[in-house]
Amino acid sequence: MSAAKHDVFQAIADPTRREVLRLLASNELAISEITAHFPISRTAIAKHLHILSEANLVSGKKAGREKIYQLHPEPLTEVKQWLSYYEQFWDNKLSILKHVVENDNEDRFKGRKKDQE
Amino acid sequence: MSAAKHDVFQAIADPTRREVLRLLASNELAISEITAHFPISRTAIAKHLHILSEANLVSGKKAGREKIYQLHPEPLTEVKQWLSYYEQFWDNKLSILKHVVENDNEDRFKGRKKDQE
DNA sequence: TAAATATAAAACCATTTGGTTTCATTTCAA
DNA sequence: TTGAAATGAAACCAAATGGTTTTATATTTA
Repeated sequence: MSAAKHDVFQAIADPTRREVLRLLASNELAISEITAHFPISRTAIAKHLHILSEANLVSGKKAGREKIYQLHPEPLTEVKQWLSYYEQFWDNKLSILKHVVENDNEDRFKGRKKDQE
Repeated sequence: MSAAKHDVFQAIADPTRREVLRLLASNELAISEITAHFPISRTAIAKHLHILSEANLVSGKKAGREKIYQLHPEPLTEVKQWLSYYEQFWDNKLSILKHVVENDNEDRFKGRKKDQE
């Protein structure tokens, strides 16, 4: 499974691809149906779908002459996890505590110390 | 201010840039100090910092002959918000409830004509 | 069966990306 | 004060990106 050529961070970097994901969140759709929502060619959309598919964010099944694409949001958890590290910085209320408890309070208080051994 | 040329999704798409952010999460660092952690040139790192800076994820202040870069994680909230839409799909336990409460229960039930459960 | 629909695949293209090397400038330190 | 350190800036490069157009193939449908 899991084609690794395109990772999820790269897949969601493009705004068109993010819109495609949003469309598929409501409904599975054929390539042409997706294309109808954008000002670019069907071929371009097909390429975006291919990239999303390599990141395992969508999959396509053939149905007659159509190819129906479906959302698979699971790989987004990787982004969520990555992001969770930074939550300590913006939710100062409880996340600092959480961070301190989970890790060590050390790196919250050391300034810039020149060398990072 | 806020240069909009590079958005945050694009900024975090590159793994080197994600590592740079992680380094800066512990400490502010000069360009050379950052470079020491990577196999690529100082110039390449400087370009990555420029892109991160355009996304307002870092800022640099001159200190003598050094330029010290600092993390500004706030723009990551945009990613978090984008992602929150998809939480309804993976955490079915409480996120559906959360989604319903925060937004309206409307969009839970509107679109999905065909599939999905 | 013939025309229309839906997609696939390939060739092509301009721009962006992620690097490099080289040279200039500023600042620190011996 | 002279050299090393840190950065900036520019020129260059190969590969990837995000598009296009063209051609071919399979599937409906009139």
